[in-house]
Amino acid sequence: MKEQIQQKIQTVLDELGVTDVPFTVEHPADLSHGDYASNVALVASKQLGKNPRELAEEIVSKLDEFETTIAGPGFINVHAPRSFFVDHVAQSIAAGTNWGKSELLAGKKYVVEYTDPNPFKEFHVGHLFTNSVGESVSRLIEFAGADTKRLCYQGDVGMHVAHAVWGMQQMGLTPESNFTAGDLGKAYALGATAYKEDERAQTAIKALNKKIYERSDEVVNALYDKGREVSLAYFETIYAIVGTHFDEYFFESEAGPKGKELVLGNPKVFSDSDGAKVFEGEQYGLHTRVFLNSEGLPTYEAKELALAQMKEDRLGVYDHSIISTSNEIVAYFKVLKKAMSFVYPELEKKTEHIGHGTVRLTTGKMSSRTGEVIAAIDFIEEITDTAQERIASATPELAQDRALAQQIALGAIKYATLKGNMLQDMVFDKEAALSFEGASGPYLQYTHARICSVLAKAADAGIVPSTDAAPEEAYALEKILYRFPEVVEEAMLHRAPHKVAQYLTELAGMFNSFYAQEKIADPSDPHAPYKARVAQSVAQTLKNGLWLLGIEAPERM
RNA sequence: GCUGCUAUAGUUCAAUGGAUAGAACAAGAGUUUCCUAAACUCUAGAUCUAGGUUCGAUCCCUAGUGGUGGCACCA
Repeated sequence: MKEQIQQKIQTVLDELGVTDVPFTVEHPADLSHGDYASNVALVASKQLGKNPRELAEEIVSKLDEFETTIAGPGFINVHAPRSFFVDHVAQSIAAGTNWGKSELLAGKKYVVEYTDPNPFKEFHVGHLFTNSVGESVSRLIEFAGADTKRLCYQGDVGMHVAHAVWGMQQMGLTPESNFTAGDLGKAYALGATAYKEDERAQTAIKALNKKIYERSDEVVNALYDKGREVSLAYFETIYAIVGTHFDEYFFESEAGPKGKELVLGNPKVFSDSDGAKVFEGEQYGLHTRVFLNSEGLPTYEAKELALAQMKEDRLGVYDHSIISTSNEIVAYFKVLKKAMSFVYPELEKKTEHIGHGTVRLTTGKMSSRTGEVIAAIDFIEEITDTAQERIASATPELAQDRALAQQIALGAIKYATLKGNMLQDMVFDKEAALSFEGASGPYLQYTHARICSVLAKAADAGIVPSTDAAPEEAYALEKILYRFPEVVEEAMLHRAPHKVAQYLTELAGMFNSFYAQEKIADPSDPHAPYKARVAQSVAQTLKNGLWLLGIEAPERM
């Protein structure tokens, strides 16, 4: 319909003899203004020397196949015919789980790297945030038809690991002691603090870092290997809970040697400075970064440089690579991309870095160095407890369903992290996450469950959902329902999951108003089959949309 | 000091340069003999400052202010 309007307007403009008019056809903000609106009269009025409203009249007189009105300063509003909405309701049901899918990226291979927790450090709520964003972006891309590979890159060597291993030694941990991921977090905090405050510890930790990298000390190796194993197993339990499945894992320990090789193999790109190998970014308006330190060890920069090639070696040639991280790293990534453009330009062109905001607590920024972090697992458990209490009071027969409580808890957490533009920092307000009311994940889940329930009632009453016998006037709900595929496309193109979250919230709100006004499961109502059909369509839209956010859509709650 | 991002209601967030700046929470007032009240209805409440571009600016440009991140051997 949008294309038809655009074409017709273009034809009219051609007749009027005006060219290069950058007019738009889009949905007006207010539903009462119609379904599509164009600013063509406003944009073209100057060129034609006419009053915008008069010009709008002239254009409208030639758009006779559409129902139009002129409003405001000269907007042309187009009202879609009744059949348009009925058709879309039918389409959404026919498409089912494919409703909203597109072929925009069909045949393309995308690799998406995200989460990237560091072994030996705590997996905290910040990782939960970055995981939610990466997972949702992955799903948006997958929904657009791309062959999508999820990757996780983990820092299993480097100074942070040396901090932790040193701390493990101080705590008397051995490969045989039954330590947990929580102990490792403490060990890291211990080492990191000592490194800052104690010169002798600093020297020891630096030496340890080299030993770990070179694997030259068997006692250290055994302790390190055990710690790494405990840490990675712990991460897996979290991925299982949040619903992420990675296709490939990459480690800094493998990227290190390859990175060093790349740096040494490109002497024109990297220069010597105080015994280190650096990339001088100043000539490109950036800054200098160290790729190999003065001890010849590769830094994160060199490792990340190698990683691009490693991804292709292991997963085959890809069309596009997305790396989603916190925006603390954007300046550094610009330097890296510039260096990449000399080392392997073709890979650089298809690499995209997405920086999102950082999580802060209401008390300030988290720091794993001081141990002031909220472990993701503790946080999920706490919200799950609250969700379970809520279920017990609302739906007592489901009170023992811990899995359901966890789905709701994760819905609350993920919605809270994805509801806004991800460029902004996010204040993690536990109170808000604990509240399942208003615009929230559970609100969307509740609306879905409510529809499932009413549809079951309708079925019992012998109502067979159908798009026949639609009432003459479209429900307000229908005027928003058909836009789902557009929203999904928009969200994918802009890497903006929040557009889906915002849309679903609006849709759920409209459904709940509809539900309050209209009885759906009423066998005496001739429109009941159509209402049930619309409700089904809303449920499908919520389900598909929630999937894009990584949120489950339970049928009862 | 240089630089990136950012600034919308008391709070957390929306708004491809468009129409009366939308929600939610919190505040106040209502709704359950009726399909799940995790819901619905109503009231009150906001674009950091100063210029500029434009028919039209929360959005683009310039300067300032606040917040936050980066700026060599951490990641």
